[in-house]
Amino acid sequence: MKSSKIASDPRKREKYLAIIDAALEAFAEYGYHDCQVAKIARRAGIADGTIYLYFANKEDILISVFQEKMSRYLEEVRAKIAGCDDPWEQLAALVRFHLENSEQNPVLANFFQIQLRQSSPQIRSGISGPLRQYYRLIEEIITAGIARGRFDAAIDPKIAREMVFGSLDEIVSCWVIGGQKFSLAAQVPGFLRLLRGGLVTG
Amino acid sequence: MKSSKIASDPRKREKYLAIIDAALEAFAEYGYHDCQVAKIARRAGIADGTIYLYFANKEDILISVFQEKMSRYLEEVRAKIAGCDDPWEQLAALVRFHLENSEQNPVLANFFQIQLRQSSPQIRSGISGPLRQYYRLIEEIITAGIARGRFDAAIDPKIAREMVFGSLDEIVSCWVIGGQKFSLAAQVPGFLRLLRGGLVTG
Amino acid sequence: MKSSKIASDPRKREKYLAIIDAALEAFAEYGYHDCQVAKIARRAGIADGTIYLYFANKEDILISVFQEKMSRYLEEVRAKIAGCDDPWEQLAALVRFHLENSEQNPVLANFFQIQLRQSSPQIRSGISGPLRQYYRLIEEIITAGIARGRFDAAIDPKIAREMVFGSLDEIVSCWVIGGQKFSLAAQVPGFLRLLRGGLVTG
Amino acid sequence: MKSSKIASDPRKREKYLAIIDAALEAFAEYGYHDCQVAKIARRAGIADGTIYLYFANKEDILISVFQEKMSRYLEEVRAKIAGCDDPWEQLAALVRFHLENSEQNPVLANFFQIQLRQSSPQIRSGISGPLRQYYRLIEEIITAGIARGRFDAAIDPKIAREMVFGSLDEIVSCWVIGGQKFSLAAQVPGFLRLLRGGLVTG
DNA sequence: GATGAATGAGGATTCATTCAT
DNA sequence: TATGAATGAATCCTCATTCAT
Repeated sequence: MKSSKIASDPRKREKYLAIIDAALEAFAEYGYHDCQVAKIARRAGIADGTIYLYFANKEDILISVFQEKMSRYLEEVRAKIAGCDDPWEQLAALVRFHLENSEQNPVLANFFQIQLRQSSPQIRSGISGPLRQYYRLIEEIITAGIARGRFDAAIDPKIAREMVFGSLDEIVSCWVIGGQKFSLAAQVPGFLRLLRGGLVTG
Repeated sequence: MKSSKIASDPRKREKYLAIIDAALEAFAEYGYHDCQVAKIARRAGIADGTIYLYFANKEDILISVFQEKMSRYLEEVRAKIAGCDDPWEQLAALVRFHLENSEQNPVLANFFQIQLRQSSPQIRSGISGPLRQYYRLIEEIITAGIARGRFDAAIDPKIAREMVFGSLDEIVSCWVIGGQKFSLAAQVPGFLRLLRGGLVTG
Repeated sequence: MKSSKIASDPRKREKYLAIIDAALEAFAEYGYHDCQVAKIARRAGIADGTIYLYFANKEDILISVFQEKMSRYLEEVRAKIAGCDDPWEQLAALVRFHLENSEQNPVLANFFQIQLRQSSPQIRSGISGPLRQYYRLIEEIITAGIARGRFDAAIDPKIAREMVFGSLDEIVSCWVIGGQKFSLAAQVPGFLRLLRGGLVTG
Repeated sequence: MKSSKIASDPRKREKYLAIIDAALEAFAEYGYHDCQVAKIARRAGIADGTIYLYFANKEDILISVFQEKMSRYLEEVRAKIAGCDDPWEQLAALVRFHLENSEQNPVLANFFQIQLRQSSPQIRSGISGPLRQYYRLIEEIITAGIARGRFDAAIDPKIAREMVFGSLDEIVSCWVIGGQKFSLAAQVPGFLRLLRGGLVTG
C-alpha cells in the first residue's frame, strides 16, 4: 500500500493530508467522475504528477480520503461514547454526534453521502474495512444494551444496527440532497424517540 | 423529453422496454460507468445508434430504467397496501413487499442499491420524482396512523419515513454488497418488531 | 486478431490499406516513437479514433505495416525467382530484387531498416513470422543449390542464409543511414561476385 | 560534451563507469524504452539526479554505453589482429573474436543487437563514430589483402566490409533473438569457409 | 558533489454520440 | 426506422529532468 506507507512517514504526512483535503473539497464540488486529478492538484497547490508520489491512482485518492476521515471520525465517536456508561446514552451520543458532525462538516457529509457511492469493486472493498468498524461499534452498543437488560432481548443486533445506521444515513442524505435547508441537530430528539419507543402507541 | 414521448407511443413501447431491460441487466453486470452504450445495444439486439432514437443519452437510459421500474414497483406496493385498512398493517405490508421484491429481483435490487448512486446532478434530479412518490406513500401511511391514533402522536412523519426507508435501504444494501447470502424475507419480523416497539425495553 | 479480420473484409480493406500507407510514411518521417497516432490519422485523412476500428493499438499498426508490406514483397520475390531454374540465378534474382526494390521504395526501406527495429517483445514476435518465410526462401534456394551440385556441399545453409540476408540488410542500412547517396542497384554485381566466389583469390 | 569531460577526469571515472555498467544491464533487461532512468540509478546504487551529473540525458547514457564498450572492443580486436600478419588470418581473427566475444558477453551482445537500434537521429549519430572505426578496420584489412594479392583485386572493399559486418551482425542477431541456444563459436569455421571461397563450387 | 522530491509536458486510447445510407 | 462506421473531445498517468537542500 503506497498511501499507508506515506501516511505514516511523518515528513510526508503533511503534504499527504493536504492532498486529502484538496480532494475532499474537489470531489464534493465536482463529483468524483467529473473531478479531474488536475483539479485536485491545483487545489492542493502542487503539480499533477506529485499526486502520484502519494497515491497509486485516482481511486486510491477517493479511498484514502474515506479511510482518513472515517478513522478520525471513529476516534471522535469513541471518545463521545466513552463519556457515557448506559448503552442507550451511548447510542444517543452516537446519533447526536453523527448528525451534528455532518451538519458542521457539510463538505464531508456530501462526500460520504454522494461521492463515495461511485461503486467500483475496488472502491467498495477499500471502503468496507473502516465502515465495518463503525458497524461493529454500533452493534457492540446494542449487544451490551441487551446484555444489561436495557434493550429488548428479542432484538437482532444486526438488524438494529442496520436500522440505526440506515436511518442516520438517510436523514443526512435527504439533508444533503435537499440543499441543507434545515437543521440536522434538530432531528436528534425526534429520531431518538422513534428509536427508543418505536412507532406504535401503547 | 424524448423518452417520455416514446414511452407512451404504443408502437415504440415494446422496443423501448426491451432497451430498458437490457440496460438494467447490463448496468447490474458491469456498473454504470463500466457499461458502454454498445453493450446495452448488443444485449437488446439492436444497433448502437438505435438507442438514441429512444433515449436522449446514457444518463437518460439510467433515469428511465429507474422511473420505469419504480413506477411499476409503486403500483405493486399500492396494490399490496390496498388490501389492508390498518396503517400498521399497511406499513408491514410495504416493508414485507420491499424486502421480498428485492430478494426476488436481485438484479433490480443491485441496480437500485448500487448502480443508481452514480450521482450526477442530472441523474439525481431524474430520480427524485418517482422516489418522492415512494417517500410520500410512506409518509401518508404514517400520518394516517397518527390520525387514527395507531401511531404515537409525537412522531415526526418525515423522520419516521426516513427511518423506514433508510432502514430498508440499508438492509437491502448489506444483502446486495454481502453477496446475497441470507434471506431478506427472514429479516421482516425482526425489523417490524423494532419498528413497532423500538429498542428500549419497558 | 482484429486487423487480420478487417484485412480480409473487402469493404474495409481499402481504408485499412490507407492507414497502413499513412503509417508507413509517418513512421519513416518521424520514427516510431516520435510518431503520434494522431499524425497517422491526419495523414490518412481520418479521425484519431477511427484508427482503433482497424488496429488494436499503435504496436499493431507497426506490425501490420510490416506484415502487409512483407507479404507483398515475398510474393514479388517468389515471382522473380520463378523465372529462373538455376539456384544461383535464383539467388542472384533475389539479391537484385532486394536491392532494386529498396532503392525504388526508400520509404519502405527506411521502415524496414530503421523503424521496425524498435524491439519490444510484442513487435518482435509479430515480425518473426513473415521474416522467417523470407529466411526459409533463401535457405531453400541454397539447399537446392547444394543438392544440384551448384553450391559447395560443405556449406551450412543456415549460415549461408545469414550471410546473404545479413549482407543485404547491411548494404541497405548503410545506404539508408548514409542518406541514399549512391545507387543500390549498382552494388549488385560486386556483391554477387563476392557471394559467388568468396574473398580469397585462387 | 558533459560526458566526455567526465569520462576523462580520473576521479569521476569510477562512478561514470559504474553507471555505464548499470545501464548496460538495465537496458538489456528491460529494453531502452521500458528502462527508466530511475532503474539505472537504483542499479548503480546512486540517486536519480546523480545520473545527470555524469550524462546529459537518457540518450547520452545509451550512446556512452555504446562508445565505451565499442572502444574497448576495438582495442581488443586490434590486439587480436596484431598477432597475425596475413590479411586473411587477420580477418579470420576478427570474425572469431566478434563471435566469441558476443557469446561470452550475452548482455553486451543483446545491447548491441537489440537495444541500440532504437534509432533516433541523435542516437544514430552518436553511434556512427565508433562504428565507423570498426568499419574502417575491416576495410583496411581487406584493402591490405587486395594490395598483397591475397584477396581478389576485383573486390569492392566497401561491399566486402558490408558483407563481413552484416553477416556477423545477422549471425549474432539470430543467436540473441533465438535465445542463445547454440554455440556462436561453432559457427566460425562455416562462416569463414563461405567468406573465403564463396557459395559456388568450382 | 549528491540527493530525491517535485515537476509538468506529452499521448495513447476510450466511448458517447452523430449522420449518411 | 434502423444502422454502425466514423468522430474527436477528454484524461489519467508516466517519467525524464530539475533544483533546493
